[in-house]
Amino acid sequence: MSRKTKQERRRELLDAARDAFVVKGFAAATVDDIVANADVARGTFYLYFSDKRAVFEALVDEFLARIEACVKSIDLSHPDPPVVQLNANIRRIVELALAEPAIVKLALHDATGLDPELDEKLHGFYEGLRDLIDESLGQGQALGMVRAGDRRVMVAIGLGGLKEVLVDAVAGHVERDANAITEEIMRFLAGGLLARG
Amino acid sequence: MSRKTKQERRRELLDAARDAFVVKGFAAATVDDIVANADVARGTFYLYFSDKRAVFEALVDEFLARIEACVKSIDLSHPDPPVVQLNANIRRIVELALAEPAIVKLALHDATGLDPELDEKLHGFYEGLRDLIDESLGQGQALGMVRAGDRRVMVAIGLGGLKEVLVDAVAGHVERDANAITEEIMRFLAGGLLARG
Amino acid sequence: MSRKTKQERRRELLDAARDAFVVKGFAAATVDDIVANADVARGTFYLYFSDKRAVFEALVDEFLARIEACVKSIDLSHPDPPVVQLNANIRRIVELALAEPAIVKLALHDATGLDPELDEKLHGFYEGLRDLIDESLGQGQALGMVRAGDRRVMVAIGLGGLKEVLVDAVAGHVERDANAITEEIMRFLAGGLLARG
Amino acid sequence: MSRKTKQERRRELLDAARDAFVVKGFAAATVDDIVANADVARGTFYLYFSDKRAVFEALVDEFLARIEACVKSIDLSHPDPPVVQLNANIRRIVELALAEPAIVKLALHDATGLDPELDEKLHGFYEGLRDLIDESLGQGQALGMVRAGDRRVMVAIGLGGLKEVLVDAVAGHVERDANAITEEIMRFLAGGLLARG
DNA sequence: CATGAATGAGTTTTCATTCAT
DNA sequence: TATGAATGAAAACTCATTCAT
Repeated sequence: MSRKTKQERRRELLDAARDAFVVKGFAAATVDDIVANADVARGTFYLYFSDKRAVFEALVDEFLARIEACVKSIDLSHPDPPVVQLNANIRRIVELALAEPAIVKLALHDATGLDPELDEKLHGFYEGLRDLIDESLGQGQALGMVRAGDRRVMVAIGLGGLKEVLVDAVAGHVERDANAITEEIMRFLAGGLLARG
Repeated sequence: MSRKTKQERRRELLDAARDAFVVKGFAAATVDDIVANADVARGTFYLYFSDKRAVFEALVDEFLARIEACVKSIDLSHPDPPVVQLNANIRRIVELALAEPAIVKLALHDATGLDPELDEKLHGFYEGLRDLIDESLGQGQALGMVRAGDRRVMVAIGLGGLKEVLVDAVAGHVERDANAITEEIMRFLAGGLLARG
Repeated sequence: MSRKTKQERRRELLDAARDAFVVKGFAAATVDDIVANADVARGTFYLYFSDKRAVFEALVDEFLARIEACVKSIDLSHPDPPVVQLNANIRRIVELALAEPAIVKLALHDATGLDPELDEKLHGFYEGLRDLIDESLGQGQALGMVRAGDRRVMVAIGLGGLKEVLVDAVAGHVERDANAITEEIMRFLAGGLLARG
Repeated sequence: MSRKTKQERRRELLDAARDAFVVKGFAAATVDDIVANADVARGTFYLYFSDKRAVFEALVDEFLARIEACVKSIDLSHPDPPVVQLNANIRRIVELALAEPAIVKLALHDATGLDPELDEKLHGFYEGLRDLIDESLGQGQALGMVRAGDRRVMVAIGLGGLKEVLVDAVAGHVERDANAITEEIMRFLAGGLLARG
């Protein structure tokens, strides 16, 4: 029977760490929790990660990469109209969140105030996301597809709204159907909450 | 020179704790940091709070109470029309957030996953807020003032958007003018992001 | 309404301390427990006793004095025969123990290993008691009233037996009638446990 | 050179704790004292015992088990007559006590009032012992080998006397020869202290 | 005399990390 | 590679004692 490869062990440890962090949060989860989940000895952990922060960072990196993969720049020369492309972006993010609930809780909730380096990383990610959306909104405004307004505030509301919906969906506070959620988000973006007078 | 009253001392410790938490985050801040900020001995802390969690909880309690005080139920028999009342609610919250940037960061950002009891408290607070807004939306829908849609999702987007704007405002990512922010939020609620086709 | 005298306050503190020590033992009882029992402020305690050890010492002193008062040297010229005098000594001790159960637990059980000074005191008391009994036994042996044997062992057995009976009586493990207990002790001293062959 | 086994390390810590307790008493001895005696790091202690109370309890458990092993029920069908069997029981206990002076001091002297659980354990042990002796005395009375009397008091005196002799022997107050001590105890049981009139 | 807030030394306890096997 | 016993720095927490009022 063949030994596990390095990659498999690393994967197991990542998953074990993810579970531990989701249950107890980064600060309260111990390396002991992680190795217990992974069913390996304490020392083994340090063969794969330099320290506790490193696993967390690896997990966040992984998640950010997967989110980034969901977001495709709106391309005006694309056969689909921009609204459809936006819709597809949002649906991919919602689907990812519903498929990996643990990691949503982790990266969107728990990841701040741990240590400066990590905060930096998450902050950078959000900043990148904000810039991306900001830019798109600017493009949209130029084309008359997005209404006028303070774009940073518009971005914040949009991003915050999306985050909250995902967290709530994962927590079961709102329904867990990707299409329905995406639809509702689109309606919000298209028309706000209030009825047209 | 008169000794400080218990209330004053408690206030000092609360402020000292808030500063420590803001600088280092809840997990990394130590009771030592707090008492150093407050310029009292280690033991003094424990005369006022049972442990680190307790001060944090007190800070969050205080803040949540102040937010609650900002929100007044929409009253249809009020001389001001509902939209104006909504606007006033939002402005009060935005003003509070801008006045207490440190606590916003703490309560809206750091406060999850620390310990079950605190999570419960925050959860209860948000649940209450969600119910209140949900109900108001229902009323609005019945009166034709709010468009149709899945109210839980609508609430989540609205609440999340608001939270993010506040945190971003506090962090300096968006402009820090209460009126401007309120206006922008109202525009989002009234018409979403996209231009009318 | 007249203030309490120093003596009254001191008495209250002694009683409060006795209760605290009986409930929690010397080490676990805090000065807080004592002043709470006495219903005075923390600082007041130190107006009457130099420290925690001092109250305990005062309590033990008091108790030892009362025990010593129970024990009267056997006097051959006394109208009562020696056995009757012994009986009276024992009954007085048993009565004291039943009247002051708390203090039995304290001085006979809890008082060792606290600090060298206290150990010294108790040790000295026991040594004195042992010497007293040893001497009496020697006298008795010389007069043919006490059988031959290693007096130190005889003393130890007698003293240990008495202590245990008192502790058990106080704890309710044996009956709590002073006369019956005294009788039974006398029978033990007079004839051991085994029936005459 | 091979690492120590868990059992060896545990043994070292038990011995180190015993020494610390004997020197300073349970209350005054610190975990630091224990690990210093054992020459291990502070944390190591907690790999083997949950806290100071736990080591003490383990020490007491061990000793109680060994005492229990000394006591064999009197068997009337045994070739040795009951008195000889009793004598053997007592000698075994005395020998154990002389062999383990440190633990005698701990278990018979220091062990009460530390914490409820331990008190319970000791209480249970003594209760068991008391019941055993009580029963044997009852048997003896039925057979006319033990004189009449309140058995609970008889047990208390006998047990207390034995305890005190052991503690005194260990402390050097009485001679330390197992046979001589056993003899003297037997004489006490057989005939009390007073000479036959 | 009495108060009780404040002190800070002394302990306990945890846990990330190392390293001999 | 893997193990898990050992480490010890870092925190948390307690409580006898002091002292300004």
